[in-house]
Amino acid sequence: MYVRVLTDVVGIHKEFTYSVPQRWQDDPRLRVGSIVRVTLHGRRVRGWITEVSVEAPAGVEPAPLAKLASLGPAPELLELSKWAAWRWAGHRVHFLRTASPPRMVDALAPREASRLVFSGDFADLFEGEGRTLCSSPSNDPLPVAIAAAACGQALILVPDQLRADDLARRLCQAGVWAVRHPDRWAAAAAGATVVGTLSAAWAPAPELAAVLVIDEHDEAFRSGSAPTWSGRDVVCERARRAGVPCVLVSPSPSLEALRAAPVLRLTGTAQRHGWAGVQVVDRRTEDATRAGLYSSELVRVLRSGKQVACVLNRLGRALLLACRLCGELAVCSECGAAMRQDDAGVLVCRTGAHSRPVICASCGSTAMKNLRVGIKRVCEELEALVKEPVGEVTASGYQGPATARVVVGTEAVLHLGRPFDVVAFLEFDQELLAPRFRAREQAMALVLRAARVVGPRSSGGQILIQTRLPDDPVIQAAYQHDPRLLARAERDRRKELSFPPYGAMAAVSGAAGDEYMQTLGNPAALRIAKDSSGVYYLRAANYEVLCDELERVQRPAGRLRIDVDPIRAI
DNA sequence: CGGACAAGCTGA
DNA sequence: CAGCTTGTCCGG
Repeated sequence: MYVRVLTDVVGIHKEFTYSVPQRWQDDPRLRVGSIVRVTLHGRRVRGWITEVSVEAPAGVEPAPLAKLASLGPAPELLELSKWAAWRWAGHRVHFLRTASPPRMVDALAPREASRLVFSGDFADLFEGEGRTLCSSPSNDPLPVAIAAAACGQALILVPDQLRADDLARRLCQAGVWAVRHPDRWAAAAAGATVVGTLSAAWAPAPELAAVLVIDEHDEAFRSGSAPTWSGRDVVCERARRAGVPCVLVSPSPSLEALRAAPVLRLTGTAQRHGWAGVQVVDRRTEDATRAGLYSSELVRVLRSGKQVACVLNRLGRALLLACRLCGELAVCSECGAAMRQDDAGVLVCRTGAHSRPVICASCGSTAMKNLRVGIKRVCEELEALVKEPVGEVTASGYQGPATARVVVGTEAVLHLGRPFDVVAFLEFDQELLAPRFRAREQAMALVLRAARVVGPRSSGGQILIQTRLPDDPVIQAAYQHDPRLLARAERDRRKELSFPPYGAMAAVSGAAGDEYMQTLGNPAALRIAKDSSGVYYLRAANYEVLCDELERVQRPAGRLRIDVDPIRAI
């Protein structure tokens, strides 16, 4: 007997035929998806069986399988990996690794009965193809997760490990046979409900009955390294193929989610209830301009005795300039990105494409001041203001007393895992003006994280946002607790510019990028642009067109990164 | 991807 | 021309 094997070697797309030694011919692990070890070119490599009982190839006798190692991803996941390889222009091996158990699995785990008593809450979400639920920031995902598990085997994705552990534990307490992915692979393969982060999109689920993504807007669902797949998009496709409902939940659903399914909203009261109080400080006012980073509202909060986290993101090295007279930010009139002064003294926008002399667009003044201040200095200044030690969070970690009442840092302060009463964004405009088409969505995600950290307004949760752009849709949506304000503005802009989800985009970079683009040529269906750092941006009407074009091109040797639906795009 | 082998470069 | 580097090919 012979089997076809895909080797776990990036760069080999070909499958090979191996013979099955007599002792494994009746082994229950001998099936499509199982993990084997084979000899290839004199070395032992891992691989997946893609086909069993195939004909012997003409001529040479194939080598025998070296080992029948473990159960592996089911045939439908092998198929899904082919789709994902097309969709994110990567090798299917990357996906099959994620779909494989972390340790060898000889047999399925024993079944456990569900003791769930289901009250029926949220059952309507899981009708038909599912719904997109617009929730609120500190909404408990448990009731929706229970509704998912009431359908049968559910696949539940959450953005981080902590919440996955917590949700899995509470589902078990509610009587659901729920397991964390990937540590309980064999239980998932036996039909248990799965809770996990993005990699759980590839968990085994032979009896899949419902798919649920909590906080679907979160960037944690995107893989950082190429292929830059999205766990949310993978489970959406998986649900579609399996014909089961897919429910996406978020306090501020992405445009992708709003398009994916009919939208259901909590009642106005229930939705607003989960939000923190949002206070907007307009830094263009004369008072705030003089006070700089420390408006009187901020100082009041700092001295109130509450636990305060101050967020000061300095994205990249770009400076932010404001008019000395009226406080208006130097913003590019062409692309809306922040501008800085170049060596010649001219204002240049962050994309590098546009420039203008140093003149305030609002009052005509030629005096600008630099708004960039380092975290270290802010920490010292805050200590002077509150007259007590202030904790400092940077990429290198936490410094200062562990119990410091006031903490300052980059957005990492929102991941400390410690509660605060107030989150203050000292300088929110850098988020809004980042030269990326998803800047607003990312800024909103920060506000939502802050809202989770401080909890609902009813229990004292408060967010303070210092900005020179108080009318921005992100600020307005947060202030009014109405994500539709942001969605509407973004939808119009993205439609107009054919940005995702109203178009498809990919970024090509790396040393071999030029060669790749030469092979790709200039097809009519693609719009191609190159930015100042040499990254190519390809755009098409949809992913069918874009990914078909990318699939057509043979990858050249050398370093090449293809980022489909890039987050850091212009 | 990574080993094998071939072709190209350098120095005595 | 040995000894080493760099490039190309191909895998059962």
